[in-house]
Amino acid sequence: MNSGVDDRRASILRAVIEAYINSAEPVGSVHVASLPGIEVSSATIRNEMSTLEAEGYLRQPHTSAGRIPTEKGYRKYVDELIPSVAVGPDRVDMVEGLFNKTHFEIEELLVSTSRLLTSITDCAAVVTGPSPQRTHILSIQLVGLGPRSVLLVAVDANGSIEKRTIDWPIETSAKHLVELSAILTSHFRNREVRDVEDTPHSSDADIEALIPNCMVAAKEAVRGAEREVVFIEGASRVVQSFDALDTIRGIISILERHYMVVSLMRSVLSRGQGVAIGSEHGLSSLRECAVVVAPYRVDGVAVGTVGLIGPTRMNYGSVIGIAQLVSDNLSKRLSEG
Amino acid sequence: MNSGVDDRRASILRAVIEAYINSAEPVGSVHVASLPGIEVSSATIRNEMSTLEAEGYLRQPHTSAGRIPTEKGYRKYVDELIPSVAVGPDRVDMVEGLFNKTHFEIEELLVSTSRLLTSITDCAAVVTGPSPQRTHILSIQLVGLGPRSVLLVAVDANGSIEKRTIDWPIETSAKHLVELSAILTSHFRNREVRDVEDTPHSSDADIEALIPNCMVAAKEAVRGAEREVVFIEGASRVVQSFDALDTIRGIISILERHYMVVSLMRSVLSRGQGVAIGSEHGLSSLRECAVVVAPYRVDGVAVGTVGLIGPTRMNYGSVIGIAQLVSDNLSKRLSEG
DNA sequence: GCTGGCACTCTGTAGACTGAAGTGCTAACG
DNA sequence: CGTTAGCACTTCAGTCTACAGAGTGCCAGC
Repeated sequence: MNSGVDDRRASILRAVIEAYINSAEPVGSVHVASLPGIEVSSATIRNEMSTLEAEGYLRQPHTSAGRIPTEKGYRKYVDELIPSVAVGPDRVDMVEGLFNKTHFEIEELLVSTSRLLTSITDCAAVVTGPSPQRTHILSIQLVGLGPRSVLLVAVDANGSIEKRTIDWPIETSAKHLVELSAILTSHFRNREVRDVEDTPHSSDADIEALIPNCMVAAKEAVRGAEREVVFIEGASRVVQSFDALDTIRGIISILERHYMVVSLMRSVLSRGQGVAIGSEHGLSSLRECAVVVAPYRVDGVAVGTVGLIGPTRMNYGSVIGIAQLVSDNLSKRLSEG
Repeated sequence: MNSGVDDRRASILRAVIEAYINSAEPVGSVHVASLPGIEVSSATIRNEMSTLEAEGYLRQPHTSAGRIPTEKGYRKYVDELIPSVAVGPDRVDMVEGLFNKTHFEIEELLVSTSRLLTSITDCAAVVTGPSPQRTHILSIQLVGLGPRSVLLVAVDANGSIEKRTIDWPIETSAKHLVELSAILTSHFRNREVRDVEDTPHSSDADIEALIPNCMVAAKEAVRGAEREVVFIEGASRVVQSFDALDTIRGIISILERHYMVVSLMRSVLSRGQGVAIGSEHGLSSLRECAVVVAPYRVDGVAVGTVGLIGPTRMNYGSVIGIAQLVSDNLSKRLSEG
C-alpha cells in the first residue's frame, strides 16, 4: 500500500474527470501526461488508467478511445477528490446581490432564486417552498364573491395563502361573513393544521347553520396548503448538455412533472446525501444526470430544498458550492424575517 | 377557369397535406393516386402537383422526393380545405367530463384544462387566466405575521388573490388591523383597480399613521394582480414531433419563458385569427410550429385564451376543434358561476 | 386532356479504404 | 523494480464509390 502510488492514481482519476467535464470527450493518456502536476510519462498513465478501469472508476467507450469516468468514478471524485468546493467570486456576488435586494414576497424570492441558480450553473434549478407541514393557521376570512358564492381565504404562519370557493346556500349579509370569519379564525388559530377535528359553534342560529359548509372548505384549503410548492427553471439549460434525443425527451418529461421532481429531491436528501449521480437516484430518465440538493433551514429546522439537475459530467465543485451558498443565504434571509 | 379542375387541384393539395400530417414523410404522386376519392392517374397528379408547387403550395425537399406542404399550403388548408372541424367523440367526452366535475378553484380548473389539452392533442397547451384588467377589488385584509410584519391580502372580483408583506413600524393590536382592513376595503371596494389614486383617512391618529404604508403595499399588490396568469403544459409532447436538436432546444426555451408565450397568444389573436403557421407569428424559434388560439369569454367579454402549440404538420382539424370546444366549455363554466 | 412509359435525378445505404487517435505490450533503462 | 520509449494493433470517423429505390418530368399515343 504505497500511498504515493495511490495518490498518483487518485490525481490521475481527478485529472481525467476534470478534463472530461471540460471537453465532454474521452481523455487519452497523452493529454493527461501533458497536464501540470503530472510528472510521469503517458505510458505510466496508461498503466494506471488501466488499473483504474479494472477498479471500475473509468471506462472506455471503445478499445482505442480515451477514458471517461464511470458513476463510481464521479462518486469517488465527489466524495474524496473534489478540489475544495470552489465558487467563483463573480457568482458569489450575483447570489449576494439577489439576497441583498429589498423585500420580495417569498414566492417571488424563490422564483428569482431558481432563475439565478439556473443562470449560473448550466443546470436546471429546483427550489421547493418552505414546507407547510408544521405550520399553523393565522387567519381565515370569508369574502362574498357573488350572491351565492363566497371565497374562503386562509393565511398560515409562513405567510402563504390558500383559498376555496364555497357555494353559499342563502344570501348572507357582510356582517354575518365577518362574524363567521372571526369564529373560524379563532377556531383554527394557533393550532397545528392537522389536528383540527372539532367544529366551532355560534349562538346565532343563522350562522350556526353555515358553519359545516365553511368547515369543509377550510379543511380542504388546509389540505391544499400542505401540498409542496416547487419552482423549477432552466429545463432548456440541461438540454444544452445532451445530444441524444431520448435523453432530452426523458429529462423534459420528468422536469415537467413537478411532483416527481419534488419526490426526487426528498429521496436524495433522505438517503443522507446531497449528490446523487446517474442511476443512484433511481429515475431512469435521468440516468445521464446528477442531482445536487441542499436543504435550507428556518430557525434551524430544514423546511425546503435547493436543487440542481445537470449532466453527470457537471462541474461538481462549482455546482455543489453554489447550492450550499444559495441555501445558506436563503436560510439566513428567511430566518431573520 | 374550369372549377372542376380547381376542385381537383384543391383535393390533391388536401390529400398531400393530410398524408403528410399522418406520415411526416414527403408524399409521392403514386401514393396520392391510390387514395380513395382520387380517380386520376399518378401522371396527372404529377402535373397538378407541379402546378401546386409553382403556385407555392407545395415544395420538394429535393428533386426526386415527394412533395411536402409549404406554409402557404397549410394556410390554404386551414382557411379553405379543412374537412369540417372534427373532434372525435371520445375527446369530446373527455372534455365534457372535465367540465362536469365538481367545483375547482379557478386555477385548478385552468391547470386541469391545460393538462387535458396537451394529453389529447400532441401539442403543448397554454391557458391564460382571466385577465384582471377590468376587475375590481372586493376586500383587503391585514393579517399579523409577526411583531413587525403584516401580510396584506387583496381579493378581486375574479376571486384571485394577491398578497404583500409589510414591514410594520410599530407593534399593533389585532383590533387596529381589523379597523385598518375595513378602511382599506371600503376605500378600494368596487372601484376600477387602475384609478385608485387618493388615500383614505381615519380619525384615529395611530391608524392614520399606518395608512401610507398600507397604501403602498396595496397598490403594489394590485399591480401584481394585473400580471397575466398563464399555465403551460406539455413541452414534452411537442418535442416528440421533432428530431432536429436546435428546433427542440428553441421550443423548450420559448415555452420556458412564459411572458413570451403570453405575448405570442396575444399577438396571434390581435392579428384577428386563431391560427398562426410557421413564420406567421414571427418567433423564429417556433418556425417549425403552428399556434392555435381560441379566446374564452366571461359574460360575453373575452378575458383569456386557450392555446395549442404543435408542429406545423399538426392535425389542424382536430386541434382547432378541440381548442374551440374547450374555450366554449370554459366560457360557459366561468359565466355561470 | 389524360395516361403509360421511360430516362433522369437524388437519397440513403453498404462496402472499401485511409488517417488519426489511443491503447496494450514488450524490451530496455536507471 | 518502477518507469519509459517504441511499436503493433484496434477502432472510429470520414471519404469515396457503387447501387437500389423512390419519385419526378416529359413525351408520345390514345
